[in-house]
Amino acid sequence: MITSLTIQQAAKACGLTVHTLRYYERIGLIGPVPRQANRHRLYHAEDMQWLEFLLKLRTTGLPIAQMLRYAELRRLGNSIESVSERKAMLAQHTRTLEATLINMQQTIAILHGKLAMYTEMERQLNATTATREEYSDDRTAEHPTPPHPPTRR
Amino acid sequence: MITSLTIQQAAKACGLTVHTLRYYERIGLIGPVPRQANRHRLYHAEDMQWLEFLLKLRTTGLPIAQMLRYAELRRLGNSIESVSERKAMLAQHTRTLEATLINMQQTIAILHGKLAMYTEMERQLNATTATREEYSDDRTAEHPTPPHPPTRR
DNA sequence: GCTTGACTTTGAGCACACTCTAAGTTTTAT
DNA sequence: ATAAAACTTAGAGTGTGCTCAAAGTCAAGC
Repeated sequence: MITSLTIQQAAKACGLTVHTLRYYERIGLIGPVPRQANRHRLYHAEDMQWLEFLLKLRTTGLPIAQMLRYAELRRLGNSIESVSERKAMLAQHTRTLEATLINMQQTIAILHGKLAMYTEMERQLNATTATREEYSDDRTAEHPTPPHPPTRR
Repeated sequence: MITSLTIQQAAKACGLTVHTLRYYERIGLIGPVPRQANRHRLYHAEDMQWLEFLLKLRTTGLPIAQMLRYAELRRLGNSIESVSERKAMLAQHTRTLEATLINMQQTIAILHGKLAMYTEMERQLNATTATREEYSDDRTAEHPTPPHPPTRR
Protein backbone atom coordinates (compact mmCIF):
# COMPACT_ATOMS: atom_id res chain seq x y z
CA MET A 1 0.00 0.00 0.00
CA ILE A 2 1.35 3.42 -0.98
CA THR A 3 1.60 5.49 2.16
CA SER A 4 2.36 8.92 0.77
CA LEU A 5 1.89 10.78 -2.51
CA THR A 6 3.59 13.57 -4.41
CA ILE A 7 1.40 16.50 -5.32
CA GLN A 8 0.88 15.10 -8.80
CA GLN A 9 -0.14 11.73 -7.48
CA ALA A 10 -2.41 13.34 -4.93
CA ALA A 11 -4.02 15.49 -7.62
CA LYS A 12 -4.65 12.48 -9.78
CA ALA A 13 -5.99 10.51 -6.84
CA CYS A 14 -8.61 13.07 -5.91
CA GLY A 15 -9.35 14.51 -9.34
CA LEU A 16 -8.01 18.00 -8.74
CA THR A 17 -5.13 19.79 -10.40
CA VAL A 18 -1.88 20.48 -8.59
CA HIS A 19 -2.81 24.16 -8.87
CA THR A 20 -6.02 23.60 -6.98
CA LEU A 21 -4.30 21.53 -4.32
CA ARG A 22 -1.83 24.33 -3.66
CA TYR A 23 -4.65 26.86 -3.77
CA TYR A 24 -6.60 24.93 -1.14
CA GLU A 25 -3.53 24.83 1.06
CA ARG A 26 -2.84 28.54 0.52
CA ILE A 27 -6.32 29.58 1.60
CA GLY A 28 -6.23 27.20 4.55
CA LEU A 29 -8.70 24.53 3.48
CA ILE A 30 -6.01 21.99 4.11
CA GLY A 31 -3.37 22.68 6.72
CA PRO A 32 0.33 22.85 5.82
CA VAL A 33 1.13 19.62 4.02
CA PRO A 34 4.27 17.92 5.37
CA ARG A 35 7.33 18.33 3.17
CA GLN A 36 10.20 16.14 2.14
CA ALA A 37 13.76 17.31 2.69
CA ASN A 38 13.62 19.03 -0.73
CA ARG A 39 10.55 21.04 0.33
CA HIS A 40 8.27 19.02 -1.93
CA ARG A 41 4.88 18.25 -0.46
CA LEU A 42 4.07 14.71 0.59
CA TYR A 43 0.42 13.86 0.99
CA HIS A 44 -0.47 11.15 3.47
CA ALA A 45 -3.57 9.05 3.94
CA GLU A 46 -5.05 11.42 6.50
CA ASP A 47 -4.56 14.41 4.20
CA MET A 48 -6.26 12.52 1.40
CA GLN A 49 -9.19 11.51 3.62
CA TRP A 50 -9.76 15.08 4.71
CA LEU A 51 -9.45 16.23 1.12
CA GLU A 52 -11.98 13.72 -0.06
CA PHE A 53 -14.44 14.79 2.58
CA LEU A 54 -13.91 18.41 1.55
CA LEU A 55 -14.61 17.42 -2.03
CA LYS A 56 -17.89 15.84 -1.00
CA LEU A 57 -18.84 19.13 0.61
CA ARG A 58 -17.69 21.06 -2.44
CA THR A 59 -19.49 18.93 -4.99
CA THR A 60 -22.67 19.28 -2.98
CA GLY A 61 -22.35 23.03 -3.18
CA LEU A 62 -20.94 24.13 0.16
CA PRO A 63 -19.16 27.44 -0.42
CA ILE A 64 -15.45 27.63 0.25
CA ALA A 65 -15.99 30.23 2.96
CA GLN A 66 -17.98 27.68 4.94
CA MET A 67 -15.52 24.91 4.30
CA LEU A 68 -12.86 27.28 5.63
CA ARG A 69 -14.81 27.79 8.82
CA TYR A 70 -15.24 24.06 9.19
CA ALA A 71 -11.53 23.51 8.60
CA GLU A 72 -10.67 26.16 11.17
CA LEU A 73 -12.91 24.52 13.75
CA ARG A 74 -11.32 21.17 13.04
CA ARG A 75 -7.87 22.65 13.62
CA LEU A 76 -9.05 23.98 16.96
CA GLY A 77 -9.51 20.42 18.14
CA ASN A 78 -12.39 18.59 19.74
CA SER A 79 -13.56 21.13 22.26
CA ILE A 80 -17.27 21.21 22.96
CA GLU A 81 -17.53 24.49 21.06
CA SER A 82 -15.71 23.21 18.01
CA VAL A 83 -17.60 19.95 17.87
CA SER A 84 -21.01 21.49 18.30
CA GLU A 85 -20.40 24.20 15.72
CA ARG A 86 -19.12 21.69 13.22
CA LYS A 87 -22.14 19.53 13.94
CA ALA A 88 -24.44 22.51 13.40
CA MET A 89 -22.76 23.32 10.10
CA LEU A 90 -23.07 19.79 8.79
CA ALA A 91 -26.66 19.58 10.03
CA GLN A 92 -27.51 22.75 8.14
CA HIS A 93 -25.80 21.54 5.00
CA THR A 94 -27.59 18.21 5.28
CA ARG A 95 -30.97 19.95 5.48
CA THR A 96 -30.08 22.04 2.42
CA LEU A 97 -29.01 18.92 0.57
CA GLU A 98 -32.17 17.05 1.45
CA ALA A 99 -34.24 19.92 0.10
CA THR A 100 -32.10 20.09 -3.02
CA LEU A 101 -32.54 16.37 -3.46
CA ILE A 102 -36.32 16.62 -3.44
CA ASN A 103 -36.23 19.54 -5.81
CA MET A 104 -33.93 17.62 -8.11
CA GLN A 105 -36.22 14.61 -8.09
CA GLN A 106 -39.10 16.84 -9.15
CA THR A 107 -37.04 18.33 -11.95
CA ILE A 108 -36.00 14.88 -13.11
CA ALA A 109 -39.67 13.89 -13.23
CA ILE A 110 -40.47 16.96 -15.30
CA LEU A 111 -37.58 16.20 -17.61
CA HIS A 112 -38.82 12.67 -18.12
CA GLY A 113 -42.17 14.16 -19.05
CA LYS A 114 -40.54 16.49 -21.56
CA LEU A 115 -38.53 13.62 -23.00
CA ALA A 116 -41.70 11.59 -23.51
CA MET A 117 -43.23 14.61 -25.18
CA TYR A 118 -40.29 14.99 -27.54
CA THR A 119 -40.45 11.30 -28.38
CA GLU A 120 -44.10 11.74 -29.30
CA MET A 121 -43.33 14.84 -31.34
CA GLU A 122 -40.66 12.96 -33.23
CA ARG A 123 -43.15 10.21 -33.96
CA GLN A 124 -45.65 12.71 -35.31
CA LEU A 125 -43.02 14.55 -37.32
CA ASN A 126 -41.96 11.31 -38.96
CA ALA A 127 -45.58 10.46 -39.70
CA THR A 128 -46.00 13.91 -41.22
CA THR A 129 -43.01 13.51 -43.48
CA ALA A 130 -44.38 10.20 -44.66
CA THR A 131 -48.04 11.17 -45.11
CA ARG A 132 -48.06 14.95 -45.56
CA GLU A 133 -50.17 15.49 -42.46
CA GLU A 134 -49.98 18.91 -40.89
CA TYR A 135 -49.12 19.59 -37.27
CA SER A 136 -49.35 22.57 -35.00
CA ASP A 137 -46.33 24.83 -34.66
CA ASP A 138 -45.94 24.20 -30.99
CA ARG A 139 -43.29 26.72 -30.10
CA THR A 140 -43.74 26.29 -26.39
CA ALA A 141 -43.51 22.54 -26.67
CA GLU A 142 -45.75 22.43 -23.66
CA HIS A 143 -48.82 20.85 -25.23
CA PRO A 144 -47.87 18.07 -27.58
CA THR A 145 -50.65 16.66 -29.70
CA PRO A 146 -51.54 13.35 -28.06
CA PRO A 147 -50.92 10.16 -29.97
CA HIS A 148 -53.76 9.33 -32.35
CA PRO A 149 -54.76 6.26 -34.36
CA PRO A 150 -53.19 6.12 -37.83
CA THR A 151 -55.14 8.00 -40.49
CA ARG A 152 -57.49 5.59 -42.34
CA ARG A 153 -57.10 5.94 -46.12
CA MET B 1 -56.52 35.76 -12.95
CA ILE B 2 -53.72 38.19 -13.74
CA THR B 3 -52.82 37.75 -17.37
CA SER B 4 -49.69 39.86 -17.65
CA LEU B 5 -47.00 41.19 -15.33
CA THR B 6 -44.66 44.15 -15.18
CA ILE B 7 -40.99 43.35 -14.88
CA GLN B 8 -41.11 43.86 -11.13
CA GLN B 9 -44.05 41.55 -10.74
CA ALA B 10 -42.45 39.00 -13.00
CA ALA B 11 -39.22 39.20 -11.01
CA LYS B 12 -41.07 38.67 -7.77
CA ALA B 13 -43.08 35.82 -9.25
CA CYS B 14 -40.06 33.84 -10.34
CA GLY B 15 -37.60 34.89 -7.67
CA LEU B 16 -35.16 36.75 -9.88
CA THR B 17 -34.23 40.42 -9.88
CA VAL B 18 -35.35 42.77 -12.64
CA HIS B 19 -31.68 43.03 -13.55
CA THR B 20 -31.43 39.33 -14.13
CA LEU B 21 -34.65 39.27 -16.15
CA ARG B 22 -33.28 41.94 -18.48
CA TYR B 23 -29.94 40.17 -18.57
CA TYR B 24 -31.59 36.93 -19.64
CA GLU B 25 -33.43 38.76 -22.39
CA ARG B 26 -30.28 40.56 -23.51
CA ILE B 27 -28.31 37.35 -23.91
CA GLY B 28 -31.24 35.65 -25.63
CA LEU B 29 -32.35 33.17 -22.99
CA ILE B 30 -35.82 34.62 -23.31
CA GLY B 31 -36.92 36.13 -26.61
CA PRO B 32 -37.91 39.80 -26.87
CA VAL B 33 -40.61 40.34 -24.27
CA PRO B 34 -43.66 42.17 -25.67
CA ARG B 35 -43.86 45.83 -24.72
CA GLN B 36 -46.61 48.19 -23.73
CA ALA B 37 -47.07 51.47 -25.62
CA ASN B 38 -44.57 53.07 -23.21
CA ARG B 39 -41.91 50.48 -24.08
CA HIS B 40 -42.23 48.80 -20.70
CA ARG B 41 -42.06 45.02 -20.79
CA LEU B 42 -45.18 42.98 -20.17
CA TYR B 43 -44.64 39.37 -19.20
CA HIS B 44 -47.37 36.91 -20.13
CA ALA B 45 -48.17 33.43 -18.90
CA GLU B 46 -46.18 31.76 -21.66
CA ASP B 47 -43.09 33.88 -20.89
CA MET B 48 -43.40 32.93 -17.25
CA GLN B 49 -43.76 29.24 -18.03
CA TRP B 50 -40.68 29.28 -20.19
CA LEU B 51 -38.82 31.23 -17.53
CA GLU B 52 -39.77 28.77 -14.85
CA PHE B 53 -38.58 25.89 -16.93
CA LEU B 54 -35.30 27.69 -17.54
CA LEU B 55 -34.95 28.19 -13.81
CA LYS B 56 -35.39 24.47 -13.22
CA LEU B 57 -32.53 23.88 -15.62
CA ARG B 58 -30.47 26.58 -13.98
CA THR B 59 -31.00 25.40 -10.42
CA THR B 60 -30.00 21.92 -11.47
CA GLY B 61 -26.75 23.27 -12.81
CA LEU B 62 -27.20 23.51 -16.57
CA PRO B 63 -24.76 26.20 -17.78
CA ILE B 64 -26.18 29.27 -19.47
CA ALA B 65 -24.39 28.43 -22.71
CA GLN B 66 -26.42 25.24 -22.94
CA MET B 67 -29.66 26.93 -21.99
CA LEU B 68 -28.93 29.39 -24.79
CA ARG B 69 -28.56 26.57 -27.28
CA TYR B 70 -31.81 25.06 -26.07
CA ALA B 71 -33.56 28.43 -26.36
CA GLU B 72 -32.22 28.88 -29.86
CA LEU B 73 -33.50 25.47 -30.93
CA ARG B 74 -36.89 26.28 -29.46
CA ARG B 75 -37.04 29.49 -31.47
CA LEU B 76 -36.27 27.52 -34.61
CA GLY B 77 -39.58 25.71 -34.21
CA ASN B 78 -40.51 22.07 -34.11
CA SER B 79 -38.48 20.72 -36.99
CA ILE B 80 -37.19 17.20 -36.63
CA GLU B 81 -33.69 18.58 -36.11
CA SER B 82 -34.72 21.03 -33.43
CA VAL B 83 -36.86 18.55 -31.55
CA SER B 84 -34.31 15.79 -31.58
CA GLU B 85 -31.46 18.03 -30.51
CA ARG B 86 -33.52 19.46 -27.67
CA LYS B 87 -34.46 15.94 -26.67
CA ALA B 88 -30.81 14.90 -26.72
CA MET B 89 -29.87 17.88 -24.57
CA LEU B 90 -32.52 17.17 -21.97
CA ALA B 91 -31.69 13.46 -22.01
CA GLN B 92 -28.06 14.28 -21.32
CA HIS B 93 -28.94 16.67 -18.54
CA THR B 94 -31.28 14.09 -17.05
CA ARG B 95 -28.52 11.50 -16.97
CA THR B 96 -26.19 14.00 -15.30
CA LEU B 97 -28.87 14.81 -12.77
CA GLU B 98 -29.58 11.20 -11.98
CA ALA B 99 -25.90 10.62 -11.33
CA THR B 100 -25.73 13.76 -9.19
CA LEU B 101 -28.74 12.55 -7.27
CA ILE B 102 -27.10 9.25 -6.40
CA ASN B 103 -23.91 10.99 -5.42
CA MET B 104 -25.87 13.42 -3.27
CA GLN B 105 -27.68 10.57 -1.52
CA GLN B 106 -24.34 9.01 -0.68
CA THR B 107 -23.04 12.29 0.68
CA ILE B 108 -26.18 12.74 2.76
CA ALA B 109 -25.64 9.28 4.21
CA ILE B 110 -22.05 10.15 5.07
CA LEU B 111 -23.20 13.40 6.65
CA HIS B 112 -25.72 11.56 8.79
CA GLY B 113 -22.87 9.34 9.90
CA LYS B 114 -20.74 12.35 10.81
CA LEU B 115 -23.65 13.92 12.66
CA ALA B 116 -24.11 10.76 14.72
CA MET B 117 -20.40 10.83 15.44
CA TYR B 118 -20.55 14.44 16.62
CA THR B 119 -23.51 13.63 18.81
CA GLU B 120 -21.50 10.87 20.41
CA MET B 121 -18.49 13.14 20.80
CA GLU B 122 -20.63 15.72 22.52
CA ARG B 123 -21.92 13.05 24.88
CA GLN B 124 -18.39 12.00 25.74
CA LEU B 125 -17.22 15.59 26.14
CA ASN B 126 -20.04 16.29 28.55
CA ALA B 127 -19.21 13.13 30.47
CA THR B 128 -15.59 14.24 30.54
CA THR B 129 -16.45 17.65 31.92
CA ALA B 130 -18.49 16.01 34.61
CA THR B 131 -16.13 13.20 35.54
CA ARG B 132 -12.65 14.40 34.42
CA GLU B 133 -12.17 11.47 32.10
CA GLU B 134 -9.66 11.94 29.34
CA TYR B 135 -10.39 11.50 25.65
CA SER B 136 -8.28 11.20 22.57
CA ASP B 137 -7.50 14.34 20.61
CA ASP B 138 -9.24 13.13 17.51
CA ARG B 139 -8.31 15.81 15.01
CA THR B 140 -9.54 13.91 12.03
CA ALA B 141 -12.87 13.23 13.66
CA GLU B 142 -12.93 10.05 11.61
CA HIS B 143 -12.71 7.53 14.42
CA PRO B 144 -14.89 8.53 17.33
CA THR B 145 -14.51 6.51 20.45
CA PRO B 146 -17.54 4.21 20.53
CA PRO B 147 -20.06 4.65 23.30
CA HIS B 148 -19.07 2.78 26.44
CA PRO B 149 -20.83 1.84 29.65
CA PRO B 150 -20.64 4.48 32.37
CA THR B 151 -17.55 4.28 34.55
CA ARG B 152 -18.32 2.31 37.68
CA ARG B 153 -17.13 4.21 40.81
C1' DG C 1 28.94 20.53 -15.48
C1' DC C 2 24.62 20.63 -17.97
C1' DT C 3 20.08 19.41 -19.09
C1' DT C 4 15.66 17.66 -17.78
C1' DG C 5 11.78 17.30 -15.02
C1' DA C 6 9.28 17.81 -10.95
C1' DC C 7 8.68 20.65 -7.80
C1' DT C 8 8.51 25.62 -5.30
C1' DT C 9 6.48 30.65 -4.62
C1' DT C 10 3.87 34.96 -5.56
C1' DG C 11 0.77 37.13 -7.99
C1' DA C 12 -1.89 37.93 -12.06
C1' DG C 13 -5.68 36.41 -15.12
C1' DC C 14 -9.96 34.19 -16.32
C1' DA C 15 -14.89 32.27 -16.81
C1' DC C 16 -19.21 32.45 -15.15
C1' DA C 17 -23.35 34.51 -13.72
C1' DC C 18 -24.93 37.95 -12.31
C1' DT C 19 -25.38 42.91 -10.23
C1' DC C 20 -25.18 47.56 -10.32
C1' DT C 21 -24.60 52.42 -12.13
C1' DA C 22 -25.68 56.32 -14.84
C1' DA C 23 -28.33 58.74 -17.68
C1' DG C 24 -32.60 59.08 -19.87
C1' DT C 25 -37.90 58.41 -20.76
C1' DT C 26 -42.67 58.07 -19.54
C1' DT C 27 -46.81 58.11 -16.68
C1' DT C 28 -49.26 59.64 -12.61
C1' DA C 29 -50.22 62.64 -8.82
C1' DT C 30 -50.04 67.28 -6.80
C1' DA D 1 -45.36 72.85 -14.13
C1' DT D 2 -43.17 69.81 -11.29
C1' DA D 3 -41.98 65.95 -8.72
C1' DA D 4 -41.98 61.00 -7.92
C1' DA D 5 -42.14 56.33 -9.39
C1' DA D 6 -41.41 52.89 -12.61
C1' DC D 7 -39.47 51.87 -16.26
C1' DT D 8 -35.62 52.06 -20.26
C1' DT D 9 -30.55 51.35 -22.21
C1' DA D 10 -25.51 50.44 -22.48
C1' DG D 11 -21.88 49.33 -20.16
C1' DA D 12 -19.03 48.78 -16.06
C1' DG D 13 -18.17 46.22 -11.77
C1' DT D 14 -18.32 42.17 -8.53
C1' DG D 15 -17.76 37.56 -6.19
C1' DT D 16 -16.49 32.89 -6.56
C1' DG D 17 -13.43 29.45 -7.63
C1' DC D 18 -10.20 28.30 -9.83
C1' DT D 19 -6.17 28.49 -13.43
C1' DC D 20 -2.07 29.96 -15.19
C1' DA D 21 2.49 32.43 -15.68
C1' DA D 22 7.06 33.66 -14.30
C1' DA D 23 11.00 32.91 -12.00
C1' DG D 24 13.44 30.02 -9.10
C1' DT D 25 15.16 25.49 -6.53
C1' DC D 26 16.59 20.88 -6.41
C1' DA D 27 17.93 15.97 -7.61
C1' DA D 28 18.98 12.60 -11.15
C1' DG D 29 21.04 11.11 -15.36
C1' DC D 30 24.25 11.86 -19.32
